Amino acid sequence: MDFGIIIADVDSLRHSYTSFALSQVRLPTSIGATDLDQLDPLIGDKRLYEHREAVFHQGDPSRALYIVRSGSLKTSVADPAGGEQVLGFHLPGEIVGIGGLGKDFYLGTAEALESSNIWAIPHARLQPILEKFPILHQQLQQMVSRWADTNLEHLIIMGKTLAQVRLAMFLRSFASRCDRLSRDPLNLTLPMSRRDLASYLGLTLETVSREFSRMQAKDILAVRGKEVRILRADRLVDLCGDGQPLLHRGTSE
Amino acid sequence: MDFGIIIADVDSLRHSYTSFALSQVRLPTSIGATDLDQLDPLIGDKRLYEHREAVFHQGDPSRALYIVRSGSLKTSVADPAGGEQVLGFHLPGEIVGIGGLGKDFYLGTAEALESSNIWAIPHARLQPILEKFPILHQQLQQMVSRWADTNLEHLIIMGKTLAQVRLAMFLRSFASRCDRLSRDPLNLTLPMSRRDLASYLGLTLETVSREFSRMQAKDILAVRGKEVRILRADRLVDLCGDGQPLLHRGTSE
DNA sequence: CGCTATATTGAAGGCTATCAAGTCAGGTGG
DNA sequence: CCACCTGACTTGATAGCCTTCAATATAGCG
Repeated sequence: MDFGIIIADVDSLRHSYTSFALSQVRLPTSIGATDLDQLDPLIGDKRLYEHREAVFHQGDPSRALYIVRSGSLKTSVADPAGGEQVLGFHLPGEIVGIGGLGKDFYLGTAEALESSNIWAIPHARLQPILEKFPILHQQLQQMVSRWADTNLEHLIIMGKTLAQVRLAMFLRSFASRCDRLSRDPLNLTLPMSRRDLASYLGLTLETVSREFSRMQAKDILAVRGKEVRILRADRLVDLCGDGQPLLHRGTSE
Repeated sequence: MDFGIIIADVDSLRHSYTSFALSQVRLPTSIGATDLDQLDPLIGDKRLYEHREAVFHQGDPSRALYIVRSGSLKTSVADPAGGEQVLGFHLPGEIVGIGGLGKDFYLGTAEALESSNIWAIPHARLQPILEKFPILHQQLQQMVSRWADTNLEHLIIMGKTLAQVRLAMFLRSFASRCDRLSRDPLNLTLPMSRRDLASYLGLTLETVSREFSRMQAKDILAVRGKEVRILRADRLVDLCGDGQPLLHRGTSE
């Protein structure tokens, strides 16, 4: 363990949020493509993780952050009784392991949902590079900030009592993240199992499956396994019950 | 907005966690009494907030952290539809406003649950002081880290399907925090309303009330309004369903 | 081609939300 | 000081939703 988060003057940090609160809960803890080039000297290992292979385990010494380059990950925590709580799903460009930043050990496990290229940023390498390139402070700043946003959104979803609302909010969020990746936000390929999604939403897998079917019966979705097409984005958004749109284009930045 | 979080080498940061994960999810984003003395030059305003008075509002420019010196706060986020999600309750020694650190605006609202003395740490003042006293980096480090722990625990509570389990986990957590404050962990005075607690737990206030009554009927608790006595800590812990004890004394540090 | 894991669908029961009534405590004004 | 009022809490009844258990279907894979 070789570093810690400190506070420093970065006046240039007035970053991009022009709106506030929920409207800026844009999920992915992600960095842009151009930023990735700058990060190149930071990269440690680059390697392919297979389906179900762990990038790090709960309790491992926390030595690096990880960037998803392709594929997807899930993060989760386990309790001694054998229960598992899924904390999030992570798409290309997003960063995992931030929760281990201020700690000696990872609080949870990160595991590949499919064949995924993952780059490691060892903590030891991060620190000297940040001193050379202060602009990266802002990147890290935003990483932490967006990670907090992600967790906040998860909490808000879990606070909803109806299963339908929770699933709708998840799909809206996932579509928004796909849009950021320049994927079609209306033709989703969910990388996670129903079980993982159910855990994330605080429901049982049967309920998740049923809610998919109900939304399909209402012609809001077309569901075939992990392929989900959003037919009526307007009604999906209505189900969420807050005033948030599916896509955030032009709302800030 | 005058500062941001950056990463720097603080090798001495190997701090105290010897166990991992859930066993170290010790809630309060808090600092010790001795640390408070060191923070003295950081303090901006010190003043008394009355019941229901907001320390900061969702959307306000984020200019300071706040330390609870006496009394208690709740933090929450509101959505445009009028819904409110309570994010946490904050006891003396704990710090709120961390979520605004990397942002220009507060993501949520912090409001006093009773007459509370609150100290402000303006961001502008934090930065130069941190440069002078590197030891404080560690404090801030731990603040962010514990704030993350708190959110994680909240998520785990929300992931439970039975109302009884959620309430039991909350009470266990609250008792543990009281113990840290050298309060009797078995004689709790809950500062929040049933409505706020229900929102925090993702339930309705009626359900919370009923679960209190059920636990009282089972002689696990003695409940009289906001005064809650834990009669059978063993059975309360059993209800939680994970292997975590009520108190964490001696598990680390 | 079967095996296994995953997903869907069904039926039943339990749990929670909702609506409603009643209780209680605190605060205000008479 | 008391009556009233208001908000918070408790308790009850009902309906609806979700979980659970179970069976079936489907897909991936050797």
